[in-house]
Amino acid sequence: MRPDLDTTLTQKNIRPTAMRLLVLDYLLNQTAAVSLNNLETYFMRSDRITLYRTLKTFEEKGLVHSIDDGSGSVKYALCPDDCSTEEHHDLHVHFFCNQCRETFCLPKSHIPEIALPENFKTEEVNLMVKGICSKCTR
Amino acid sequence: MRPDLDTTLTQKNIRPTAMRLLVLDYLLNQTAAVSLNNLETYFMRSDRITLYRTLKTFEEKGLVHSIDDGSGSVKYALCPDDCSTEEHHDLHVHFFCNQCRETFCLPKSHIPEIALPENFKTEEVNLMVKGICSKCTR
DNA sequence: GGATAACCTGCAACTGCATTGCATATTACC
DNA sequence: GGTAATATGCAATGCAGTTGCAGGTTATCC
Repeated sequence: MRPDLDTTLTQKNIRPTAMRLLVLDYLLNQTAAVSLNNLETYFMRSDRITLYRTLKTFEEKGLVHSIDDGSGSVKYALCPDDCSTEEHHDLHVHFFCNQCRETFCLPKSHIPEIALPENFKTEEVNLMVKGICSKCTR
Repeated sequence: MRPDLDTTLTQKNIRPTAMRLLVLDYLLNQTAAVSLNNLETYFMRSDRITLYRTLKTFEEKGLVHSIDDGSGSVKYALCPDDCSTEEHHDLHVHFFCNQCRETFCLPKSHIPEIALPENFKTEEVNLMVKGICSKCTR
């Protein structure tokens, strides 16, 4: 069904410790991006700092990317497979639901060129759409 | 040259106190969006909290809008004239320079429709472009 | 023009999230 | 199995944003 967790980590040069496997498993089961607080709530028996560093490690190694959705806490979501360590300028769109306050990575919809003033160079584009998600619409 | 500061404030239902006139004057002279820290540094003799509340008041009354550029501190910039109190969903693009770490409001370039999954409703769109600004390019 | 009410300012203190130092435990490797 | 590298957990800190309250200032009404 899902790729071997252990392999997923080692392929990204991340030591597959118990904690990390648990976190990865959790991430794989989420439809929305998760915050440190989400993790903390879920893994009550574990330490906040460890979870924090786990996410940081995952991010460094290109397994997850961080999303600043303006909610005050950074969210993390698994990267698509083509994400490398060096480059993961997220060109995909993120959606923040104003009601349930969850954040979703939207399937890569191409962001068109933005017309910039003279001599401005684009390195990265973050597109954050806010509104009501499908769950909350009903 | 520039519209009367006093009038600008009263038109927005903001009491023109000395502090607010100073802050407004400062804002009018900026090309980049300003953070609370910027203000604090500039108005050394004044209180951080008052500056904070001045910005908040300006924002509430629709004189400035806040920009979360991902730098960790919120920036503020004067709204275009057509900004009303109730609605200022900034549909214009913001640019963050990765070098000088300044944030600019870009002239209203139209953001195209974003294709959302079924039953997702857009209420607001934030487009943050990051790169190198014209000053830093040279 | 003076009294009162509304509002603004400044100090102190608090919150929440992110982050770092250090000692201990765990894992990888020879 | 022993040693070095890495991960974990606890404590503590930093920083931006925020709130309560007392005192000062401004507007308003008579």
